[in-house]
Amino acid sequence: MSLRAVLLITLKDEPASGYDVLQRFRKGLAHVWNASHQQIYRELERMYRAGLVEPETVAQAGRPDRKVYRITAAGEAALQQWLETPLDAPRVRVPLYAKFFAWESWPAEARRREMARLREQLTERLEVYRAIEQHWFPDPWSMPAEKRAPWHTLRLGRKLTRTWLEWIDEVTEEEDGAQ
Amino acid sequence: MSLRAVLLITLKDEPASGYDVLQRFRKGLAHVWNASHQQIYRELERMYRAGLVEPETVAQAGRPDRKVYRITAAGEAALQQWLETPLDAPRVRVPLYAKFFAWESWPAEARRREMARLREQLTERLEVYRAIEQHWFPDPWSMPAEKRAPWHTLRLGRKLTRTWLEWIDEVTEEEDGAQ
DNA sequence: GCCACTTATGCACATAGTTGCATACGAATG
DNA sequence: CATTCGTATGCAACTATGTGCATAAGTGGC
Repeated sequence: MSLRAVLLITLKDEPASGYDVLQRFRKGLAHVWNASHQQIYRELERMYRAGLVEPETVAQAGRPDRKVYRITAAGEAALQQWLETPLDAPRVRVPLYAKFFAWESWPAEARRREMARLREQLTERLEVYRAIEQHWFPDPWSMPAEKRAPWHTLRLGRKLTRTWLEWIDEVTEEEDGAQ
Repeated sequence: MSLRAVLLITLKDEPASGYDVLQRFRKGLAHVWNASHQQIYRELERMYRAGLVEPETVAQAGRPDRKVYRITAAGEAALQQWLETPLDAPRVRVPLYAKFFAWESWPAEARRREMARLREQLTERLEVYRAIEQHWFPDPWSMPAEKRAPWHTLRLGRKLTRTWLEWIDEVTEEEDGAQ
């Protein structure tokens, strides 16, 4: 249901094709959701069959036609329903933790590679967040509360990523120091 | 593959039945992984068919028989392979963030309920972590590095949960203050 | 004596997500 | 002129996870 809800929210904001949604996931919603193009097209088709969205085919010169989806009244109702239902706390599933439980079988070299790579990926992620923030929320406190709201998600994303990075450095120092 | 790897790790440590694994997930691995009993039994059966584990049926008086699984050489090899392959950074998918993008349609009362509930669940989670820590790692620094390793995962779990709680309080104060 | 809980296993169906493949055209790169 | 990239859509097969139901016996509370 969550992908469906995310699609409803972005289509409510502005009608879009599957391809547009994919771009939004990459550019402004990277810290919220992501899905492959296959998954998006499939879900939009299902939502159409469920009456939640309406497609309009837009012909283009020299390009494939675009199918632009617009949210319906039924779609708005479903979204409202979803917003009002509290979410369950997400189940914890961190494969990396498992490796720490197999410490003795986990070669030190593999561990260092893994931690270094994770460090890089998280640093990159911070960069992406920073770019989104600069583009969409250059001055959040001058925005009205309802426009500012999405910015809070960036703040948490950043905080969590920094917490991970702190931990990586602590673990790396400790275990390297112990050798 | 991750559930499979987690099962291999716990079975390597000590042979166990599906039910035992379920108990381990609840008691000492709550911050690492969790899965329903259905999923665990199914996966163990598949791993048996793949030659990664070997079952031994243990009869019990007045109770259903237990199927105790033991890791095989092929299982150990598969685990080694998994440990040496770096994991991809997990894809970001936070349904709660989506609600912040639908701020205007998200009733203030529903929002307050949601945040309060999340706060409770996270506080409870900290409690679980504390219990695990007290039971398994009462004095981590007196343990040898390879015994201490799993404790790092608890540390990160705690740090991340605290980061969430901080953010909930910040957002709540700000938006309540703005009213 | 009934009800809920714990121990112990599992099947069947449904939803969610990944991976591989396919099509078609324009524009830029070499 | 061949290759790669971007725009734009999708099917098919597979893996992973969730939900509902089923069975069977002992244990403890009211």
